[in-house]
Amino acid sequence: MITVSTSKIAARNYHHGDLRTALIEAGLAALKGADADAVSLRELARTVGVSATAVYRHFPDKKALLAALAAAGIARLGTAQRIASEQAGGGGAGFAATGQAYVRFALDNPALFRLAFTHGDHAEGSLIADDEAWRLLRSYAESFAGPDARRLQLQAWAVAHGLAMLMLDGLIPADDKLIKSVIDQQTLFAVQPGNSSDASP
Amino acid sequence: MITVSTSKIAARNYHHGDLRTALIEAGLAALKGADADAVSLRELARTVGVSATAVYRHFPDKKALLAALAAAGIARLGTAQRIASEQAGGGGAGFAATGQAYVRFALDNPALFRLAFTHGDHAEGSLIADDEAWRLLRSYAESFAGPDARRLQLQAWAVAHGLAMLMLDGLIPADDKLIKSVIDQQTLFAVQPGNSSDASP
DNA sequence: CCGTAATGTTGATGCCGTAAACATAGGGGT
DNA sequence: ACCCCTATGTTTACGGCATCAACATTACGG
Repeated sequence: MITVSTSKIAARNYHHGDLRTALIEAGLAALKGADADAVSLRELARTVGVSATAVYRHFPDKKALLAALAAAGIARLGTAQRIASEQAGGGGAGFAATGQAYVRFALDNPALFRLAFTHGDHAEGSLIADDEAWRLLRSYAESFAGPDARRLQLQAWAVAHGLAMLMLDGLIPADDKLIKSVIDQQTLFAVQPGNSSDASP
Repeated sequence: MITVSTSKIAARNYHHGDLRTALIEAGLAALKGADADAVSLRELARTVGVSATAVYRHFPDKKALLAALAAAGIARLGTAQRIASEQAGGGGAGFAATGQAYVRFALDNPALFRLAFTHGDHAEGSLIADDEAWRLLRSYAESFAGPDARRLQLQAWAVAHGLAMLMLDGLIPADDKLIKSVIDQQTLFAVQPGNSSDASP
């Protein structure tokens, strides 16, 4: 039963050791079973074994804690996408695979996914723009449709994000076959605005 | 300044006249300036001029009130889409127009749009499936890509929904040109799975 | 014309986020 | 080696919230 993970062990008395990390971990755990707004600071403090207001030594307010959780979510999503891309071997298959991984991540981590995106603060960049997944998306888009890269990029993101949201909200059945069917390089990204001669040779 | 809209006028004393409707209207008004979870029953009751617990004579709990607001939102969205479709004259242009109207509605009514979809209860059908917009989407999809209608339908919905969400969350600039570029029949729905010979004749 | 059901009110409970004042302890400067 | 400073936690308190229970008022159907 090792509780503290930093240098000094125990310190079970007054000071916790690494409350900040513990709170984030507790938060991520809580998000597995409840929506973000159903997670309360007091509850988190309780599970960590600390008084309610101790949280404020590490986060100015609840929003800040949630932002930290959101950042962790974005990072995890990026990792999942990179792995999917590598397993698919890059190229068109890799492109589709990252999209599918995006949706699967959302279905596997509903509350975290929602929080990561709904949390609003990010003004086109803070969390996402320098993110792993974003770089992946952009490079794929550029390698396929040179001049129309930005459009393709946005379309791809929108399809994946929309499908994820609609499945999370129960408006489209969360079926893996459906994910593959909707996010499919063959049928989705035909890219025929006039420059590229044909679709798939 | 007509306040009561049912049969009996006034009745300003004990009974309100049509509290249910008044609460929904107040709710919709509140959603213009705040997110759904920032709207409190007590606040609504206050603006309507009634005690906090009076709400419970018309809605079993807060969730139920929010569900009513969500339903109103879905209805408004459907109307906006039908109008857009008619103005565009149907066909491929109409299809794209409904998608664009979807995104614009989201941007014009952020909290309402979010509430309408995030509110979860709808199990593939309750709110949406028999909705105006849904029928429109399906008929368009069928008229374009016969056998692949369902896929096209889901893709179209996902692109529009995803774009709306990403713009609402500030991850993509809420630019009308971008909407038109991303939701565009020419570039998006190439529909080339083998059966339909060419795109637009 | 009256009683019953629909509608609204008051009061209370237990959550929540957060502010203020106080307690403890760990580590750096002398 | 000591001592004070600061980082970290605690207790207490406030106002707001959703919701329950008991009570008040009114509309309307027999």
